[in-house]
Amino acid sequence: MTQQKRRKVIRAGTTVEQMVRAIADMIVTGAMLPGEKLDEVSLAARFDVSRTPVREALRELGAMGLVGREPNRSAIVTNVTDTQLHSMFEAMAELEGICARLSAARMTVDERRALSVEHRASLRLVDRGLLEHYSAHNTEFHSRIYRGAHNEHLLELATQTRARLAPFRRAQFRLTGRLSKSYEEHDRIVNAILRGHPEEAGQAAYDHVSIVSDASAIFAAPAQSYQ
Amino acid sequence: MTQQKRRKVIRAGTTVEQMVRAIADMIVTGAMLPGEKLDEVSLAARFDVSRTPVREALRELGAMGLVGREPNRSAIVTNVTDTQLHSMFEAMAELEGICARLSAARMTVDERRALSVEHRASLRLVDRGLLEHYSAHNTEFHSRIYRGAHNEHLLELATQTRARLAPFRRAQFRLTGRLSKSYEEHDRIVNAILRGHPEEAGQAAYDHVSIVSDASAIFAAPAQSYQ
DNA sequence: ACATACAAAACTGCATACACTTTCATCTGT
DNA sequence: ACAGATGAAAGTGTATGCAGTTTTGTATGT
Repeated sequence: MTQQKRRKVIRAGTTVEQMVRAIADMIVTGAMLPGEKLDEVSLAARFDVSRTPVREALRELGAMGLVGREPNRSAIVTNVTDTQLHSMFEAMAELEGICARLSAARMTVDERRALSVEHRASLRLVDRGLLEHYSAHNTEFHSRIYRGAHNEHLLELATQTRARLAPFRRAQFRLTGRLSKSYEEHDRIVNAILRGHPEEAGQAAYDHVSIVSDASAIFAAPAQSYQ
Repeated sequence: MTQQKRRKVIRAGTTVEQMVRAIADMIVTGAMLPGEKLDEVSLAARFDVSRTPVREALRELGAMGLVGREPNRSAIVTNVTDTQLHSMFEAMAELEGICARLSAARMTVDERRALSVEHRASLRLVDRGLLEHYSAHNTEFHSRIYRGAHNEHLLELATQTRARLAPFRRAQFRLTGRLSKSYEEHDRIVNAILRGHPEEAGQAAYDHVSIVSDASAIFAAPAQSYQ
């Protein structure tokens, strides 16, 4: 009977959708760490719903690869092996390369301008060493390139892969000088795109991700909170 | 009370997992066509389970992109627009290209031999015009190349994209001469891989898929059974 | 002190029940 | 006959309860 009044509290999309976003966010932003348990009753309590929608959300997160599930055990924030991490970074590099290449060939004038503006604006963040802000810019920068490829499916694959890598490159910008190096690499990509040089853009983007891969590998936290 | 005896009938993995496989199979093999409804109660009856696991299965299939879902309506076998179809084929071509390139560089001796053997065996299927058998061979052939890249994540992306395209290229081999053309294209890919020429293998695989894309576009069935 | 056995607690998997939404057929007035 | 109203039927969304499994803490023997 009080069954129907609770939800208002959370709402915006559907209940499950909301939870998926919320949980995915916790994982991607590092509020939950790889290996951490996601038990249904706690989550149900946390979001003030029953276990049914929680289970559906977990299943979806499982399909997205953000959480691991096996029968009769709690879902767990995905914790990947070194090999898997490496393969994801390699795939990411390839995907970024493709998107940048296609972006160089296909971006509209407006898209190019927006990319360029955003990129140049980020220089101030680098100079002032604003890690958090630069990180936000960085996400948007890469998204622009995925979208610029004008290919829905590639956008989906790139976004998905990026989300799955997020937990493992959290600290990348803390490496000394990584911020300004990142800016220089972006610069190379942007220039190639603006000049309409697909191959060069693709190569620059590929290299950029490969470097991030190396930078992140150091931080790839060994599995933790197993219990 | 009879609650616990039913499942035995279906079992093998978990109930939901089984259903996901079964439904995905129906979609991929064309037993269910794009646009067709998947209503929860019928599926529940069909698999002799309650709606709860059915809903979880549908949620997972939704995340996989095989079915579309929106609030308060039945799930529907995904039916994509021409633009989306095109973007998926383009992405597929890029992915195949990457996998073939990496395969040329990384396949073990055994993998190369197996690929070569399988490929040559398929010539007989072509000569005899065995569409169904060649189709099965074709799937295996491409899987070998995905696996040969020695990159788990790329394997996953390629497999996933391939599954989502499956409903739309059902009839590809019925085009006159497509069977032997396919064989020739495979031949080019295999030769490049065996000789260890990454760029050539990548290009050959890319071209192969692009051609399939053209061949399939003709058959991309306009949405049907909307009710 | 340590390993093993076992029982209670905690949790997952699924079925069922009910509220809410959409759909569809029938009725009504024109 | 036809457009709009209306209510039953069908279907989705979520809460709850029970069965079965895993985990955990404790007691027991070595």
